Amino acid sequence: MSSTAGFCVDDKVDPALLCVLGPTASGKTGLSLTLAEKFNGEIVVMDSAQIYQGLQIGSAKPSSEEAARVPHHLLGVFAWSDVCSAARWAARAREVILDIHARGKLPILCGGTFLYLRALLSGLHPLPGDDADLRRRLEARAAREGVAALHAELAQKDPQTASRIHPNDSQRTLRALEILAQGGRGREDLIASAVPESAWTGPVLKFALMPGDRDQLRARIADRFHQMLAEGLWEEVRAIHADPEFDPNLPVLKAVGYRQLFAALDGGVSEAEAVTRAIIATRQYAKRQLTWLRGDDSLVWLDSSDPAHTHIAIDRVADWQTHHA
RNA sequence: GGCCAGGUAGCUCAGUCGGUAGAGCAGGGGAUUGAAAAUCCCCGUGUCGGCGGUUCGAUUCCGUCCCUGGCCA
Repeated sequence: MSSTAGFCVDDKVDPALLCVLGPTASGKTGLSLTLAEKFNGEIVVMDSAQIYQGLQIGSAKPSSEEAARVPHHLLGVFAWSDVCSAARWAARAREVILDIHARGKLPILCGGTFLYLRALLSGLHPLPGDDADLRRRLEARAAREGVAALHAELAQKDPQTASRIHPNDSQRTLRALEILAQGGRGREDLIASAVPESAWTGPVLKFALMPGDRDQLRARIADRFHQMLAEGLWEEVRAIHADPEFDPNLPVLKAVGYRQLFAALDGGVSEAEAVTRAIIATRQYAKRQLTWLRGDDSLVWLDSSDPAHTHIAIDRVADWQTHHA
């Protein structure tokens, strides 16, 4: 998708960007490392859990050995309470990518948070940012009065936006009210009256990994989770749960796997049951990721269950580099 | 071997005073603009255990057989 923002005065073209995408447990880390070593690249983490501190095992961060093979950026850079966002990540990623390029290296984006990708590549409309105080107050109201009451209020003040948000969708209802409270203009109104900022203008090659079919993905998800348990996931989860900074409402701490295991520590669910639920939640997450990917017709799909996929990817990158150079 | 309780959707179950059935979970599809590993929307035909009987009509009543669990021998 090229920039069609017609009034772009800045004719400076962004650098070439390689992306390694795919659902969870599809083999992104391995391929990104190989490509980085082969093409003198550096990796930019595009994963909404891996960008936070800790969560080493359960978020499947690259190990310290893997991270030592190739420079990684935005890995574990946010404190749990320092909540990141698509906009924040995209701004940081853009800086990092420009810097990698300036040093003569190839930037390689790796991860499965596709909202972040969209924010970086398509840009975001200028909207009021998040406001922690405001959000806290709205959440308190939602807990007291119910989401329906807040949606009804939104329908009163900003019917255009309310019509696009389902009354059960607490998160988007609150966000719409948050936007409205900061300047009085509605979300849809603001979006309609401006163009997205900072859409990516350089060449992009996107690989999407998928290990064979859905059954194989499911098997890999279960295997990997048991591998994580063998590596000490329970110890990690207990340590996080016991951390003075622990707060189950922090976005990162709702991450798939962790949330389900915390439930066992809080009681009411056996450890075995928590593990089962964690694996199920991971499958469901992978399904949502695949929905994002299916909507992108610019992907180069690779079957990561085929040992040849690495070579196919390498050839493809080499080809891409000669064409856009 | 006897008695009791069950055998209904992939799983756990509800239900039909006789007119061929529906929830939760799982699974599938979709949305996704400063929380996104989040949040939300849509999707339910399955020999109602087998075979007989009664009946216009049986998954529902009756008989019998099979299977599972419990109790008694």
